[in-house]
Amino acid sequence: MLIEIDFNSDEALYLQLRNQIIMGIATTELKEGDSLPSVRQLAETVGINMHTVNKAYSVLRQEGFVKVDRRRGAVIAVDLDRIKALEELKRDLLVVLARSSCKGISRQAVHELIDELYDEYGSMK
Amino acid sequence: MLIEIDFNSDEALYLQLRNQIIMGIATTELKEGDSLPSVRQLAETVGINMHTVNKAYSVLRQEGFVKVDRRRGAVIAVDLDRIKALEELKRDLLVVLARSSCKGISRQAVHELIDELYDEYGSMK
DNA sequence: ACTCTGTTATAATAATTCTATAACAAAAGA
DNA sequence: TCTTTTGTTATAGAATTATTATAACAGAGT
Repeated sequence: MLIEIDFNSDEALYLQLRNQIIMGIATTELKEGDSLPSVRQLAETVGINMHTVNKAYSVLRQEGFVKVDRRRGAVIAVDLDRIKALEELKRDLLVVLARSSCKGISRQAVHELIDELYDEYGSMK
Repeated sequence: MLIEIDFNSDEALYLQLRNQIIMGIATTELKEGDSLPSVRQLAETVGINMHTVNKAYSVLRQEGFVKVDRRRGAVIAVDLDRIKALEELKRDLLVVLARSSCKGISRQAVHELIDELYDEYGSMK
């Protein structure tokens, strides 16, 4: 899987890594059981420090997207805690919806945009 | 408007302020033309530094939620740049949807949750 | 005159982020 | 067995950001 870092972004490097890997899982480019590159290897290919990659992997483990095995490295293993996931989704959505509401974007427009995104990333279930 | 700060949160203080004020606008608790407390006053009531409040107000101005008048302070004045708002909404939603998708939350469940949120915050247009 | 407003400047502290080296034990492969 | 690779941990430093602390200024209101 291709991972690219934007060094001009205001988003932390380890969060860029995390989000791209989550996108990979969502689009099924990364599947259950797939191994991610080792921390040193990925660090070298994207040109950052090993510990930054390690932090991204640690966050992904903490959030239930991968399990880290000493021999196989970071392996995609999504923990389906529906309740926790729904709570987080609710928190995130509330902020996003409030912002768009202020900007005059209707409820219907949000629904349509969501369908557009699902269609654009057709592999996203 | 009541503003509360969670000092144990991992969210920056000025972002907590910003989000709560945006929520206030979205729920029409804050209306176009309303004045926010002065930076010093709000800083004192919530127990943080003046500059932290000032930063929140600056961000809100930059994002087009308030205009800052030397005499009246920060005044609610939402800039309705639909294109910019839609772009931002799309960026934010993509990350949120990818995460929920990984967790097995269906497209339909997202739609339903959005309607729930709109109903729960009935004053959110 | 006095007070309050946002704004600016400067400084110090704290927390976070990222990098740099180094070492360790466990596992894999030759 | 030897070597390599794995994640992990420790430690340290640099860079950036967040927060606080004082202070001062000009403009506006009373």
